[in-house]
Parts: sequence; structure tokens; C-alpha cells
Amino acid sequence: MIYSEKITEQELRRGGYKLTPQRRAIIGAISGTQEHLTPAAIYKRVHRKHPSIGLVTVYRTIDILAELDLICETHAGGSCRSYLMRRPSGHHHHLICSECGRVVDFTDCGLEKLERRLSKETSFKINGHLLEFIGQCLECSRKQKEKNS
Amino acid sequence: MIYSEKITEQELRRGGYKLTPQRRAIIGAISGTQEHLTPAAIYKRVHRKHPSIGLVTVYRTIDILAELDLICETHAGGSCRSYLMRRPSGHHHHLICSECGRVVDFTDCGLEKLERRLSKETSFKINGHLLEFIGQCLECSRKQKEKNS
DNA sequence: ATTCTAAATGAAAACGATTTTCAATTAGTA
DNA sequence: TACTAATTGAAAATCGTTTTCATTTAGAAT
Ligand SMILES: [Mn+2]
Ligand SMILES: [Mn+2]
Ligand SMILES: [Zn+2]
Ligand SMILES: [Zn+2]
Repeated sequence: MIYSEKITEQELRRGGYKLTPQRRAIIGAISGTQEHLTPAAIYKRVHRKHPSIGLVTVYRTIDILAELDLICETHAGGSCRSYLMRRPSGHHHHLICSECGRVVDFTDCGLEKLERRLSKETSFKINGHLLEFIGQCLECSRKQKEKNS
Repeated sequence: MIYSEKITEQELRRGGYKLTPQRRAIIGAISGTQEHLTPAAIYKRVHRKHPSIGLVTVYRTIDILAELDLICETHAGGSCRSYLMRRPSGHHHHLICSECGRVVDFTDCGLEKLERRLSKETSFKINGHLLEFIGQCLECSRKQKEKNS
């Protein structure tokens, strides 16, 4: 069992939730990859080993994990969301190609200063942010050029 | 008719799309406010003056306007999206209270340097970004404090 | 170990948002 | 003015998500 998996289970209990085999399996599935998983993708992974676990339980568990801040949510355009275990280190941001959907991660957003300023100006207690750049990857912008010529 | 409205109609035609009364009405509805409108909200506004225009047409027009980059999409958490006319001036970002949903706008994100660096490192042609801070507004963090004491 | 109870589960139904289908209408061109 | 491809609205289909409810179970108390 990975470090983050154990921590997540501990935090779940600390939050007053019961540690069920279903929840273990779901945490395991999300921990088992670096990729962003949609609820359906999480379900698929869980379902392989544990066919009896329902999609509903996946949704319910995701809600809890997000509430406890143990996973982070990403919006990949449109209206689809995906999840990732929260890594203790740094942020997790994206550069997304609007043509082919390719995703490049980056972590150093340097938004701390802006965060402090906004917090001061608005009296908000800020605890996170979502940052995504949209553009076209090299390959796709080449293809577009060819098309237009 | 507002400036941005005229431009939008021009661009629509320039994109090879026909300029129908329905599309005019929808563009007018989005242009008529600074607020973010969900597809349903846009439909509601359009429907007042033009009861015959269908929700489907609203969706279809939104798609086109977004494709032509004439409106910008915002993700207000969860899986709901909203739209806003693209203003020529500056960006449009949010600070969102996770408790009550209050939204504060800000425009000066200072991400140009980061954008240039990412573009260089990844060879992406970047044409936009989504930035949202999440936190608790003063009122809500006070309420939470009271609760915990 | 056994009992107990609130919390958690799965299946099915309900739900809201979005998309598809299709026959009828229309914008813009010829 | 006539033509045609694009656009439209209504209805049905689809998709992701939530609710409902009867059954099961984790974890605390005995
Ligand atoms: Mn990523
Ligand atoms: Mn705004
Ligand atoms: Zn690409
Ligand atoms: Zn608030």
C-alpha cells in the first residue's frame, strides 16, 4: 500500500467516516495512477477487481474525499471532471491542447503573491486554485497551418 | 446595439455561419449583461422576448460562439458552466467562496510571463487560460469559527 | 465474542443537462 | 424570384449524477 493511500484512509476515519472495503478499493484505484480519472474511469478500475461495487458508491466516495481535500478535482473543459490523489508536494496544473486533448502538467504557477494580494483585498481565506492554459500543441498547430495553405 | 454585439455578428458571418434572428437574439441576451449566464439562463432571457426560440438553438449557438472564441466559458465548480461575452480588454477571473458561492471578479492575473515560459518549454501556442481561486469569504469563515467554538 | 445502531451499500428510478434525429423553414446566393 | 444548403423547433434519446429505499455492515458498546 502506497503512503498516500494509508494517509487517505486515516484521514477518512479522522473525518468520522467508516473505512469500508469499497472505500479502500476506490482509494486504491485513484492512488494507483498519476492520471486524472473521471468518475466513470474510477468505477471501471474498481469494477475489474470488485465487480460488486456500484457506481453510486464511487460517486459518494469521491464526494467525501473531495470534501476532506484528499483528492483534487480538475475541469478538463466541457462539463467533465476528473480526480487525482492530492500529492503533498506542490500544485498540479495543466496545459491543454484544444484540438487533440493532449495534457501537459506543470506545478510551478507562482501564484502565491497574487493569492496573498487577493486575500488581503477581499478578506477571503484562500485555500486553493484552479489554473489551466488552453492552446494548441505543436503537432496540431502544424496540421492547422497545412490545412489553411 | 452594443459594439461587441455588432462585432460578434460580423465574426459569425465571417466564420461562414448565417445570421439568423435567433442568433441575433441570443447574442443580444449574452451581450446584455456582465454576469455569467448558464445555457438555461440565456434561454430564459431570450425566451422573454422571443418565446418561439428553442433551448436547442441556444445550445447550438453557444457552441458556435465558443468555437469562434466570441464568448468565454467559466467553470463555477461542480459541473456547471456559464458564458460571458469576450471583452476586448483583459482577462476575467474569479475568487469563489466554497461555502456560499459568492464570486469576486479580478482581471490582473499577471500570468503573461508564465504563459510565455510554458509556451517556450512545450512549443504550445497558448491562447487562453482559466484561473479560479477557491476559498471562504469573510462572512462564511466567521460563521465556521463560531460553529467550531 | 456478541449485540447493537447509525452509517453505508447496491439496484432501480428519477433527475437535469445536453445531444441527436428529423421534418419543416429560411438566409443568403444566384 | 427561385434555389439549396444551413438552420430551426419539437420530441426522443442519451449522458452524468442524484435520490430513494430496503438490506447490509463497521465499529462501538457490552
Ligand atoms: Mn495532470
Ligand atoms: Mn465574473
Ligand atoms: Zn494537440
Ligand atoms: Zn461565503
